[in-house]
Amino acid sequence: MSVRVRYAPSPTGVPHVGNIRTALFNWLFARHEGGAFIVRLEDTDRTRYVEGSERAIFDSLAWLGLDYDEGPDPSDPSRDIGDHGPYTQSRRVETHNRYADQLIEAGHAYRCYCTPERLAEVRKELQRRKLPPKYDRNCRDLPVAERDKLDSQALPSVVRFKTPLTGQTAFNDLVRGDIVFENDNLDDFVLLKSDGFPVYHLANIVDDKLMEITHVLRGDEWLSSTPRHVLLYRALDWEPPIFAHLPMIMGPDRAKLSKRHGDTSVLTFRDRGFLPEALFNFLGLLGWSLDDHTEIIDRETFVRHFSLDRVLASPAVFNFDKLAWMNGVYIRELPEEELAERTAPFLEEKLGGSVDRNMLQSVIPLIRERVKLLTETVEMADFFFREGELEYDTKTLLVKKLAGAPEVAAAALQAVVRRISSLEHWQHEALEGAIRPQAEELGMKTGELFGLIRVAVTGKTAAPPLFETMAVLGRERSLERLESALRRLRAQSPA
RNA sequence: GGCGCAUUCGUCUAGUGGCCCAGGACACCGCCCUCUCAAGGCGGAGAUCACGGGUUCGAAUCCCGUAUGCGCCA
Repeated sequence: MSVRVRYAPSPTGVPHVGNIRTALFNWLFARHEGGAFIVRLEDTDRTRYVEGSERAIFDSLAWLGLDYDEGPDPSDPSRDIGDHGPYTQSRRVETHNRYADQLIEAGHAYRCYCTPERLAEVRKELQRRKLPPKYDRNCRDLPVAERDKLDSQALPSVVRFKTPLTGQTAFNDLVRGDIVFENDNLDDFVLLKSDGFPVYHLANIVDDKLMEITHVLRGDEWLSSTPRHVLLYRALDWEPPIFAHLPMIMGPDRAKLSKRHGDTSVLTFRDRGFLPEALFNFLGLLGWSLDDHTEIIDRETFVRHFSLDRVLASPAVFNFDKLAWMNGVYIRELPEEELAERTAPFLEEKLGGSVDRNMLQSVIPLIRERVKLLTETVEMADFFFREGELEYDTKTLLVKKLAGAPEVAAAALQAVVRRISSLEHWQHEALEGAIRPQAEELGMKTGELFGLIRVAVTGKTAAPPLFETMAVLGRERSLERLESALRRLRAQSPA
């Protein structure tokens, strides 16, 4: 039988990286096995619904290139792709109800008429006695007459599962091995809420079964719920799928990654200038490894080698520094045209208006090994795209020994301007050939002179290589900026 | 409170009884390269494999217990 796995997010917000890692592993497993990757929206908890979440889920998956074979159609989520739909759980409520009824008829579930007040009291009492807060099974064995009476009154009720009082529930987890739970520790959990909506446990297993899911790969936080699911499968006479609980991703404080650790949503990583291939690579190595030394792995290699038996059981802390490093690696590996294409939107957003593509193309080779994030190109290269006077503190022109000697700096700059303005070819070799000897003639260190020119031309003390920069910037704008620096220096010089 | 899972450098990890007094990567430090900043190269520091008992000729690797962390149950 061919593998069918699913990613089943709830539309309760924008997916964060921990959550999408689960999608990634499901996708990798499906692609490696030549199986199907299915997306199902688990939206039956109306109280936690966040408007726009579906869009964010589709966008996150698409950005990372996690294409799915079946699921809601992203261009119109009211439609489905695939023949096991609907893939939106709220549209399957009737089905869930049908199975709840079936469980009642088979004696595996019962209606519970306990009021929220009564439940709260029971819980309080148990907690007071330091006992686990479990439902006391008050409605489990109601006398027939009483039950009939309650049934006929159309009172608010929930449907509960009749959990076996004794015995054990065991299952095998591909990541953790055999796991055993005492049934005694489970309570009669709710299957259907009073509003008729199913609870996660019911909806999840019914949908997994009907969608013919073969492997359930999900976060470790679901491990404790798994015995309930196994019990449900058995009650319905179904074979449970194969389970694999993936290690969780934590923040630096070793708590499950969440909003508390800053904005960790996938789309924020995109907006902060991370490359999807870098995030993909990084996430793929959180809880899985190829071997003892390979760090940079492209998606084809991941697909070819991914396997569940190399998935770790212990949780992993999300290491931002390493992700940033990896992003830099991917930026450097990208073809220049591609990098320019991906960088442009960031520059355009910050600078307002469109950037000259030819200029950008020439700038890319100068900055590509200096940035780790696409957003850094703005800080690093904005001066290439700005017209008119640059903004910088005049004091920064006076590097090293020039400090306090604007007249010396002015004289040096003047000499440089004179020398290069007559240059026939405005190219970096020619510029260097003209300026480098100038330092010696002026009795300056090259670093001092170059630093002075750098600030004049770029407005920054740290920038791409000087002569290449000037070459790309062009004769006119370079000289313009040198003149501007000269004016500044003269204004500061003693009369 | 109960139950479950986890525990190798700060972090991600390799390791499935001898190749390991533990290998790689990020971060950190030093040197080289160098017009700044990077990138790159070389080198360094960093893990008594949570702890305590076993099993074994031999354990990071198997077993038991303890501790700690995390998760679930409301």
